[in-house]
Amino acid sequence: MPQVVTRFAPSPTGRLHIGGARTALFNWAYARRHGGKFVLRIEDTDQRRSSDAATRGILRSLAWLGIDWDYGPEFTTDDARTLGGSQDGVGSYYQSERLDIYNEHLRRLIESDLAYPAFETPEELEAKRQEAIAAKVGYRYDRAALRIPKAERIARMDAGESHVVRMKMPDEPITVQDKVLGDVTVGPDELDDFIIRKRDGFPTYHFAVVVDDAAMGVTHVLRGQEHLINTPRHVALQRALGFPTPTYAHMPLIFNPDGSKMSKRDKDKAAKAAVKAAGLQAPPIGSIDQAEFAEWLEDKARQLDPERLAELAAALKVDLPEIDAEDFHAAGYLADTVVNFLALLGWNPKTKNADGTDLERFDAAYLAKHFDLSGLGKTPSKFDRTKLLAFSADDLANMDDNAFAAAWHDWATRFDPDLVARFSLADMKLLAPAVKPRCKTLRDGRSIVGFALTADDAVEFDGKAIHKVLIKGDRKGLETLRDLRPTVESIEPFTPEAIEAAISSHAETTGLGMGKIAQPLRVAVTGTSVSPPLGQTLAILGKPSVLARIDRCIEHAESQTPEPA
RNA sequence: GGCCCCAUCGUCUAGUCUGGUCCAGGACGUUAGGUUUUCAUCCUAAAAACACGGGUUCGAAUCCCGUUGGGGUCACCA
Repeated sequence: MPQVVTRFAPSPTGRLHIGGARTALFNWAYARRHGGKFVLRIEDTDQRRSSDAATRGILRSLAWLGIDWDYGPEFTTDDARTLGGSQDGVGSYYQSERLDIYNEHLRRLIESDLAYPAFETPEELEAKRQEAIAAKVGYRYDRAALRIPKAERIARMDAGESHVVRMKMPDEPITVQDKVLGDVTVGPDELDDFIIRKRDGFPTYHFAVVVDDAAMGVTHVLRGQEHLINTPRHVALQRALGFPTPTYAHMPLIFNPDGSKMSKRDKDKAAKAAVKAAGLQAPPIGSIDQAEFAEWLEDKARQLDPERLAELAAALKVDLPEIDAEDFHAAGYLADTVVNFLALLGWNPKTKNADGTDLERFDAAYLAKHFDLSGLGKTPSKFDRTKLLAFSADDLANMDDNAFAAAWHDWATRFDPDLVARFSLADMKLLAPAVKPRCKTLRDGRSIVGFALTADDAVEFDGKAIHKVLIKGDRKGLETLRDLRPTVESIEPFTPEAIEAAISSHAETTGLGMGKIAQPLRVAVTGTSVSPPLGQTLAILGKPSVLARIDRCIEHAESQTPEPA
């Protein structure tokens, strides 16, 4: 029994898409489950669209999710672990550095007449394609190049004439044995002689993937269902080259809630809609010029780079949908939460908890131990952000205070530096009990402690809250607040516990309910009727700040008329 | 359009292979109560699905056929 080897093979043309992250996760889990190896290979055969920056971003996203690779590009994680790098004798894990290998196999195929050079220009082919469309028939390459004698074809190719290389497809149906979908048979009429080496000398995806999977000993291929139609081509190529066919499992796709395919373009789509809704004609940010802006707005396929898109969204005050792994990181989700939720899209552990409910909360370690092909479903799933949010809130609530504070601090260091400037890790530990149960993501933490980010003399008093809590009923609330001030001033030390104790004893002596005491104080220090428990709220501000806010509020409330404006 | 894939609560799904224990279970969301100094949490309960039509069978969510619906794919992208 050969060792299990799986791989994830992203093309470095953008960031790690959430669907790609799931593919990587499942391949990783399958290898780990079976004690095999997980390979990361960079499919950079599209010279025009690939970039090193994209590669680095993808590696970073994978590492964030906790997906580590045994072989592949070398990468040092934020916590200084080194991944990949091991060459294992198979050469580079960048396809652009493996051209000699592809060419060697290509030559073999051409000489044994299983592939052949073809000399039509892209324009000629496009014209034929349009003819086919006009005649409402499916387009297939007409094998015109095969009418040129073999020796002549090869001579022209060797003489340097511009050409592509095509695979000569066998004239028989090909059956793919898929672990999820069962046997899928495609007739010979459906598969034409596809290109396996481009005019620029680079192999196409189909060829490179087959050669590399064989060279790297890949035994199992888990990929999205959009690849299903490619598989017969790959099988044909494997047969021609004398390679074994790995086990295939095609996974269901992930959709948006509206049923459309979750796509990289969705963020641009949302931003364009927001621009149009706002009726903007000119770009609201400086980094994009008028002409580019207009062009982007008009062309549905046009995309802005992630940074400027984020800038634009901020200027428009809209949230863009999270699509890339990086988006979920920035939105304040824990990697474990994303992994858990992602795994449930298309896979199910089919296991019950002790209380009879279905098991659905688990981590990457669970996957590494239990992931199996039989748990993969066939139906596409819609990405439900509400449920993800519920998972996130739950995971955050289940952390202990110190772990929460550490995660929050780490996150803010990268995504919200202002917050770190105001609160140290120690502050965050103090805030944790107040913030943790109130936020669904780490990003939510900011709004919960928002009252502490405002200067004492800049607190905005919510008119409705002021009226309801302080003015209404003969200004009783305002009196309560005045009575309370000396009590607050006398609290020592100014800790959450001491503050709670002082307030509740004040409530007892005055005979007023806690509600009548707490709300005026809350409005006075935060400006609104909503905040974490008072002890924590006041302790974080500190006594001088609290007293200053009470005084300012009393002054403000005195100037208000009994009826709301 | 050709070819291919899919079809259980609003959503993610268990159950389908090995028909009966399923007038279909869980989770998120929703609704109604309750706990709580506000908010959030938390607790309890409820509503909510086998796409449709044939067939096979004593019996079908489960097997077969068709219809409808959804999706994928038809690049010198991956």
